Amino acid sequence: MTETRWLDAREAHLWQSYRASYRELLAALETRLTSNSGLSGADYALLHPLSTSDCGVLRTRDLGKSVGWERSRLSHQVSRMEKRGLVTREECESDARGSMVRITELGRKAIEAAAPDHVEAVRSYLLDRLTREEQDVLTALLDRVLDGLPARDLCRGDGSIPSDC
Amino acid sequence: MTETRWLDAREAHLWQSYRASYRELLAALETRLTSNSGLSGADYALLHPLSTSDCGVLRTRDLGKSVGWERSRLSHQVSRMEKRGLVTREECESDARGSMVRITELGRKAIEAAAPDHVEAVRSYLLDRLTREEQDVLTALLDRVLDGLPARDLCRGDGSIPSDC
DNA sequence: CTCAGGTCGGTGATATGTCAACAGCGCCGG
DNA sequence: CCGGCGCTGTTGACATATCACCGACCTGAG
Repeated sequence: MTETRWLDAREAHLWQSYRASYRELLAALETRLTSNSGLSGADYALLHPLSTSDCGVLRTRDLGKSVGWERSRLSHQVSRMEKRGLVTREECESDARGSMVRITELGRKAIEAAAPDHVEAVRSYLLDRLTREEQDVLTALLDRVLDGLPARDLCRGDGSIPSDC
Repeated sequence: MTETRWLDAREAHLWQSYRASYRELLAALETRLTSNSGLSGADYALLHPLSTSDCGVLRTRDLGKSVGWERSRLSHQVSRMEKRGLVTREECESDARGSMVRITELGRKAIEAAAPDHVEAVRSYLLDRLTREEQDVLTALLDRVLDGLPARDLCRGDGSIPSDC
């Protein structure tokens, strides 16, 4: 047991900025998305991979992987969206344990209406604030942090389906 | 109205990494903190500024500024912590509208027990993954993003009280 | 075959966050 | 002095997230 090495001002600043920038960015995006389209960030997060998949259908497990959520959270969210007519559930033919989630016409219209402004918001709040080189640096640093984290129960996104925008 | 400029693979990667790294980092820290000390991240976030303030007391408004939370969330969280004996509420002498939050002995012991490992976790998951120069680059980039975001209702932390560690 | 152990998805209870509304108080112009 | 307006904090209803658990199913060893 050695003495604890507390964070100095420089280190605390990084930690503080990391959390504040994420919190504020997400809050700004969520506010804008909801007021423009009536979709929550969670709605959008699920509708996006669905809308870009082959027939607008994904197995629940794969949908979960693409957004990095726990299964129960995903199930609850799908139930709420089902109630609002954005998606429907179907049985999985190849594996009777599984279930499929299909985007409805209403859901497709909703995300197609919401997407342009949402992408524009991500650009103006994040991408446009950085040069191309800075974007690449930031990506590399964040990926390095991500790689060092312990894996959780759920499956981390495998990158096969970009999970937003 | 021009054509929407969708995100290309490089841009989507940044956006994806930004959210995934934050989500996974916070999840890892929260799990470790809770299993080691029984404190949630929210508990810790409030106990820290309290424990480092003059007499273990802060006005609710200032506590809110230091963590960047909305007033109602703060009030609910304080109520829960009060119920568990981590803090107490007091009246504010200088302004009868206000209220003060004071850390109890139990609360102080709890955060003092939790802090060393939590700081170590932040180091091993975030700081130690980057060189000193990379840390400074990351801080600068995140701060630039933060500065470009629209201000919200609540007060953004003014930096006078580092909000964690 | 058959059973053990893992996977998959869903459920209800609980914890937490958000929203709208309110009450009490300070500040300041008239 | 007082009346409007903004600030402060709380509350209850609601939305969302998490947790423990279950039931159904798949898979493979024996």
